[in-house]
Amino acid sequence: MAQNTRPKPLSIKDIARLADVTHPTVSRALRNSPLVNPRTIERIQRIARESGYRVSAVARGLVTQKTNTIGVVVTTIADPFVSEVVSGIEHAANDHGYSVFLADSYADPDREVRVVHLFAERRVEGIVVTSSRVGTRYLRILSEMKVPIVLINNQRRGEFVHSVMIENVEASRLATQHLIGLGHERIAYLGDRYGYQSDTERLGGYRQALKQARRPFLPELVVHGDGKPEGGRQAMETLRSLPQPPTAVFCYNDMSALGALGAIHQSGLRVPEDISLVGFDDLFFASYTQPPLTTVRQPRQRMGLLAMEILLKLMSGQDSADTIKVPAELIVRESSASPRA
Amino acid sequence: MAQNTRPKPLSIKDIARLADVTHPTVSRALRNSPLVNPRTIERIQRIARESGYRVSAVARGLVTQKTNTIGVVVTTIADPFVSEVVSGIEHAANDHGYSVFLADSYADPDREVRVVHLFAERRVEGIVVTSSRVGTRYLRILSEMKVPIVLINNQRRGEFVHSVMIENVEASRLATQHLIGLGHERIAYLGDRYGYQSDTERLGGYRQALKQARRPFLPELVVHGDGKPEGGRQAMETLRSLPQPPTAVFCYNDMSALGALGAIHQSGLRVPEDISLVGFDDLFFASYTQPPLTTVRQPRQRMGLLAMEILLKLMSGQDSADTIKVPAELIVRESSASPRA
DNA sequence: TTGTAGGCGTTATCAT
DNA sequence: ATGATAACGCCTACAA
Repeated sequence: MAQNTRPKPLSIKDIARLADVTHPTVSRALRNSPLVNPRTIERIQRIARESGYRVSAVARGLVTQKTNTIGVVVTTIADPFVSEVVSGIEHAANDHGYSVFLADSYADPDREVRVVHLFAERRVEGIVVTSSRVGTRYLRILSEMKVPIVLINNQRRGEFVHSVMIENVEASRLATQHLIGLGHERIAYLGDRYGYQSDTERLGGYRQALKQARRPFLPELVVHGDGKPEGGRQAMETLRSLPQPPTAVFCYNDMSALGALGAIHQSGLRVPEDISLVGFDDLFFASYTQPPLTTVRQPRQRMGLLAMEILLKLMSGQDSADTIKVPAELIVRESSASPRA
Repeated sequence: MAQNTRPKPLSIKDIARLADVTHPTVSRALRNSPLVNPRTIERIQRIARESGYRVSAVARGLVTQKTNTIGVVVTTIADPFVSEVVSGIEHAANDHGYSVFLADSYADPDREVRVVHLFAERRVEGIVVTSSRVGTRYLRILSEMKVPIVLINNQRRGEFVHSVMIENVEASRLATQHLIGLGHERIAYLGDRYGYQSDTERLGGYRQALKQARRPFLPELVVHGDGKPEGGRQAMETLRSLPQPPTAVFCYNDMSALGALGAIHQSGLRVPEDISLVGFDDLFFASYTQPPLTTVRQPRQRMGLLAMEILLKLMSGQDSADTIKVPAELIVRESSASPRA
């Protein structure tokens, strides 16, 4: 209980006293203003350095009306997909002199809105939101705050102007066509149950591929996980218990596929001999599953970087493309093969 | 190039004008001061709400000398271990009204120091650093900034006062004893090559276990990965090519184990029949590998939370325990078994 | 080349 | 219960 009240940090006035000048001179010297005598600059900077002085970004932010900060809202940072996107954002932000505030929304719309408001109070100059779950009812609220917002893989299409999205429909059509091309007749879709836009779109691509191949769409072959391994495992068991189980499963994401893979192994079947499996995301473990997972690659770091680039444009007052759709790439590994005759 | 200069946010003075009071009254009303008339409070708050007013946390921070922010420095957020620790920190921070700045150090000591300095400029009230690589040469620099710092799994023991660490030695002794108990004679240690303290300690626990069991320590059975799957894969191949390969491998972390597992499968061998494998961390995929991975669990979210709790104490001026050592738990799954006779 | 004065948006300390 | 005034630490005219 020592209650050591921390000493106040030094201010430019303190440095001014030490250097026997006035504080505006210090302010200028520290920013290498050409207005001030080079020798004075050097002296002041030395004194500042030796005394451990650090400008107060908060005071500077108040007067310049520029905080050089952005806010990043994620469902949860403890998700490999999310954390890589954030990594891309963070990198780009830092390269441009921005610090990033991070906050989890836990996929709770109320919490998401609260966080965005909090960021507004902190006077962030821009906000990136991944997997936004904010519906139309908040449209007004978000629009009244004048901070540019870029969404990554947002839930509803066209709700906000600026976003970075993966080409879900095209990618899952490709993935499904891959399975059809291998000769599969009964292809399941193991989706997500939380009503994300990306799930809807991936299901859409799956259905398009079936339709183009003149295959029937069988509702019983669509099941729902939770986007995580456990949900994938359970959903896979549901599929396995069907009177006529599928010979191939296209999963909403790699996390689900991981769980599905576990369920398949547990039931004594083999991939791809007994059942083919395709994921989505190409997370780091995809090439290390047994067998290595065929999946759709999303350039996660790049998506974060693109979001940041849009944000930088918007923050500088420029307009920017409404929506960037990032192409995805099918990575064929060993979890998909022709069904046994 | 629309250059829409964003309008300045409303200030309490604007609200004061709208409410026909002075700005201190607005300030008080918005914080529900008992000093101001309840009807006035309600009126002012309504006006503020309807006009979309948000307090400026930066102005408030300047006058109160309290920013309610902390800084978190990580090697890279794009690492499942790190991101879960950060998740724990973020959660605890938010529960206590703190916003968190996030920055990557990319395991670069210079960058780490720069980031810490930047955080100091932003007047964060505390800092958490994971896997700090800052050596003694920065001790002075870091000590001269008066911000409390808590390290998680820091590189060098005893360098800083406050830290949260996993019981590396005890845990890896346990893991190695597990393998010895299963009857393995040739047990390898697949470590990390970057000289982290935790690697040294885990190697130490491994050696202790061998010694206690009166087994020889064989230097050729110690190899080094990079803490990631690819490095684990390569290191495993080295082990496989030994004249007398090991029958069991204890890995520095699960990421390395994942790569090692891939290498084993690739060479046509089986786990655990031909070779036992034990990891460290218990990352989310550990129970979904084939076979499920025996590993040492680190309570990552909890470690982040503990770090935050120490930090909160320090920030409130209290003293706190120097170092918290968190016990780890051996999770026995199916990747470890007795060697074949 | 440097100093003086004012203001950024709050909160805090006085008065009234 | 409210208003007037100062202060937080910095930047930016403007003056010298």
